[in-house]
Amino acid sequence: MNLKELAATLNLSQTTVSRALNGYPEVREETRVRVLAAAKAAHYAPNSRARRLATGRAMTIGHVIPLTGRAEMVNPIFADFLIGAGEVYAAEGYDLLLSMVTDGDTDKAFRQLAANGSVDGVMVQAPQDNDPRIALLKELDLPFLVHGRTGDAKGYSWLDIANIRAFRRATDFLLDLGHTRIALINGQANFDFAQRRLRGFTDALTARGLSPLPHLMAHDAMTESFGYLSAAEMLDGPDPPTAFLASSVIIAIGIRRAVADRGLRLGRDISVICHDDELSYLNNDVGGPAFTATRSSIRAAGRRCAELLIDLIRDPDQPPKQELWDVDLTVGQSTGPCPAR
Amino acid sequence: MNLKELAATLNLSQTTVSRALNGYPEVREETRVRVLAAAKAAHYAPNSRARRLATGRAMTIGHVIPLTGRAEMVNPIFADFLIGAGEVYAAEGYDLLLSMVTDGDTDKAFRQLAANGSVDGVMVQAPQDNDPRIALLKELDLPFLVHGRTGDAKGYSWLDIANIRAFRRATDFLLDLGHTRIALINGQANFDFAQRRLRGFTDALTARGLSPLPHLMAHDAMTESFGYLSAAEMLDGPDPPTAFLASSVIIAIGIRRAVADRGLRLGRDISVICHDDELSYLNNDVGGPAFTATRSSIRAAGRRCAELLIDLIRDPDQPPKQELWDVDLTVGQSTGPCPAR
DNA sequence: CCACGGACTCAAAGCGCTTTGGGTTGCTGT
DNA sequence: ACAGCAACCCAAAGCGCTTTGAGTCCGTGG
Repeated sequence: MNLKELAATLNLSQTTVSRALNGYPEVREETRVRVLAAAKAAHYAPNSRARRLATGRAMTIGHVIPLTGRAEMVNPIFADFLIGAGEVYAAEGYDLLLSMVTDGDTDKAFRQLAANGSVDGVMVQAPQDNDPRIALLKELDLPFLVHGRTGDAKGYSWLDIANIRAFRRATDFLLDLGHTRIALINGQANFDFAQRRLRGFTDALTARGLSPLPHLMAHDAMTESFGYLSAAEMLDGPDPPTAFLASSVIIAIGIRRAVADRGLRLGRDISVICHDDELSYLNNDVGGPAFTATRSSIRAAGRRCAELLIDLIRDPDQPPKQELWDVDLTVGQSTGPCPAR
Repeated sequence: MNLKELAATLNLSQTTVSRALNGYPEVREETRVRVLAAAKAAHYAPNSRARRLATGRAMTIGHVIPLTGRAEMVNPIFADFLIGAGEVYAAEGYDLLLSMVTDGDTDKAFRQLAANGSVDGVMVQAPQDNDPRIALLKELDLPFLVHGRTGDAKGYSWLDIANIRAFRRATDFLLDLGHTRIALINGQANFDFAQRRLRGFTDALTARGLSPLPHLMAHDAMTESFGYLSAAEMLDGPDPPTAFLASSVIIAIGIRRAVADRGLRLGRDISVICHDDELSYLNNDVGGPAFTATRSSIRAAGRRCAELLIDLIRDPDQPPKQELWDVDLTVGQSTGPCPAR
């Protein structure tokens, strides 16, 4: 059933039927009701391919996921973000086009999306320092929104959390408990968020006349095994830490395993603070928060990013939108005073 | 730059240019080379909206994710599957349309997708018993592939793992170690995979003259906290288990936390076997597998499902394809003989 | 020398919508 | 009674591709 047939059964022109369906004013209310009823009865739905061609809008937003063999490993985070964004897209009538590309083809993928007009805008996640995607998307003149930020953070729209402040606070919290040998188990070093978190960590230490210990810092994709291995190595090495700062709950889970393996007790022998993205299947709140954590819902971020992007698509000529979210520190059971030696 | 303009600059007709670009035989090699060069120079890419309208194919595959407030919680699993499938889609030139729908609107979403022709086929994940989606998709005549299966498993295409066999083997393994009070912490009861796993568990017990203990069974969304809470309750209750069987690594992580909280040692005081989907950020193999586990890569399943679905789309009239994957049991450090009392 | 088939190429007809640029009606005010 | 104006409705022109059906040209066999 297409528009032509529907119009024929109604003895109306395609124009009128189209207008009735799309809520244009120049059609009598009575006619509109009749059209809507007929459309419903016939299970008519406008062909989206034709509609897109005619309107020139794709009504689709692209997410490009590079398959680096490492970065997609943070997929629980990527997934929660995606779900948040997807909720909003659905509500606003946008489709979500997910494109997996092997690393290095990211450029090509964006160029392709822009050239063949299959999306109206794209979401950029996890920017690295001076991420080339930003310059490229500006050049392609494709609306985009960055979750995170990089470089001078000017001239484009983004939403980010206050990573420096969050990690500074978390570090201060540990310092106040008397810890001085604090380990930082962070995300991959080239990601902007990891750099900011490192900075917050360092700032806090420096302010107390301490400096970060190189053997107590690690950077890598935020998997459980990375957390486990780094913690194990640090705990077994010389000058072991009494506290850990982790960039993700997943890392913290690995740390917890290493701690338990050694017969140590979390919150008593070893303290851990992590950043908690509030992943739905890793709820940190059951029976009181397990981990002391800086927290910020990645899903809520996804929702807000989607809103901002859609707004940008609807009115591309507005100045860049930028939003910085503050982060809570929730005290859980994984931290305690530095044990006396 | 569109086809018309490109044709004009080449002094050729649109037909010829289109044919040259799409590899049809009726164009001279010399001409084809000339066209390809010009297209490249002009950064020409055919408008996908127009192409889709003209060909009648969407070159898009749909994944519909119901937002039940619970089911999407298994999103780490969903995400790995998605990435696997997405790799194949990309390689085969298909787009991936991700549609989040609030629960109860799943029907509407599928009908919509079918009616407006925005996808050529859909992937169905995590079927429940007699899942209504299957009947609906048959009715809509939309090619689909089910990851998992349900009902009589006839008349449609699916790929599944041998859940019954896997869980029977895992249970036998624990029984052989002398465990008799074995707890099962499973996924939501209405999912087919959970039912099969329960059956494998029960079968193994029954074969040895035992029967499952109601207070040692739990069903729910497979989150860390669910694992933690159920294990905690069972361990603190009367007749505590000496071993756990968990439907997911994520659950097992929760169990491990409960075990550690009580000062017990995994593999010595308490044994745990879980099903491991080989999630990339929860690698179970670092330093020898942490958990004894039945394992099967969900990402590989995603890849294979995508292949099957694309094949089905290309030739919709073939008989249903069905594939059953066997599952390995890897022995790790989380199991040991039942401690004497 | 002519008919014929293969090798190329083209104009034009869709694909199913939206949107432009008019027409008709039927009232109103003068 | 007539211009003027809403209020409706329509035919037709795109949107940018693919594909059909129809040439044109050239070399070959009869």
